Amino acid sequence: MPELPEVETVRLGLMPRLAGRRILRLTQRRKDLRVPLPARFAARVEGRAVTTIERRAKYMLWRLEDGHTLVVHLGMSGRLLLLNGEANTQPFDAHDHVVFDIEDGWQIRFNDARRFGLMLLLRDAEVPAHKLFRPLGPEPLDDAFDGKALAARLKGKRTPIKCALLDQRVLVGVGNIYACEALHLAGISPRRLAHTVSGQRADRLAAAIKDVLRRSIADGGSSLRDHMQPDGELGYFQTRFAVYDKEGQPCPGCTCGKAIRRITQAGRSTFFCLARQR
DNA sequence: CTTACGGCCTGTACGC
DNA sequence: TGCGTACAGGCCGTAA
Repeated sequence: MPELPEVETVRLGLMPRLAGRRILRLTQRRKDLRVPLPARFAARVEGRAVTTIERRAKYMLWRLEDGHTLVVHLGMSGRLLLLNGEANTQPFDAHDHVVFDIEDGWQIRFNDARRFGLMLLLRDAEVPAHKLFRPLGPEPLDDAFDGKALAARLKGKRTPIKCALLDQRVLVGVGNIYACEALHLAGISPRRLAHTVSGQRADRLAAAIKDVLRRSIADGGSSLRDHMQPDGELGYFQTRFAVYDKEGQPCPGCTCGKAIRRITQAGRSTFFCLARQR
């Protein structure tokens, strides 16, 4: 489920409850996670304070005071529920796999029906060189990421631009939704070969990627408090998408009057406007 | 080297 | 109502 903006929103929602506080107890409620938890996971985490939470790509990095990093990835269906201890009469869900009891009575539940998410415990210094992190491309919201940087990453790539945007070695954080949205905003066909996106086209696309991600983070931030109140769920908010999941609806901001089309690329749905995107 | 595809899991929506 | 099918916002390993 979560792409960069959702992960960022979860990170921002967790920070006030977690930064500077200790994880008192960690409970694994389900043993057969697709990616098993590290050995002695609970013992290595319990009693440690979280100094801060950072983000790299779609990974959260919970920095612990003892020089270790708890890496959290939400996969497709992962979510973190933030509950107050006193209001915590909520029964556990079958997919509440890992439970963190935090100092001050807060509880975080890692719920992940499809179990595509994962948790790792690494020494801080090991993170960049880890096999999951080493291949990752640039952060799209960094100042250094611009049209030139994007074009350089796309050079020589024979895949459709849509598929290239999903490749975390090209750039990180963009998933199926924001790939569709950014291409629509930039007026670029998802079928165009990646290496032909250069010059001004690459400038437009890089700007569009930043724009859709930033707007979505802003939406998430503004709805954070609403989502924490009722059920503690973090990071799920309504953003209005221009094309994603809008098959058959008229293309917004375009006078073509044509309906949004849906095609399949590399097994994933792509939504776009034939008239606007070339 | 690059690109294409199957597989991992479960839940939900929809057509018959 | 029940059943089958398609699909879901991610990513890895392997094959070609």
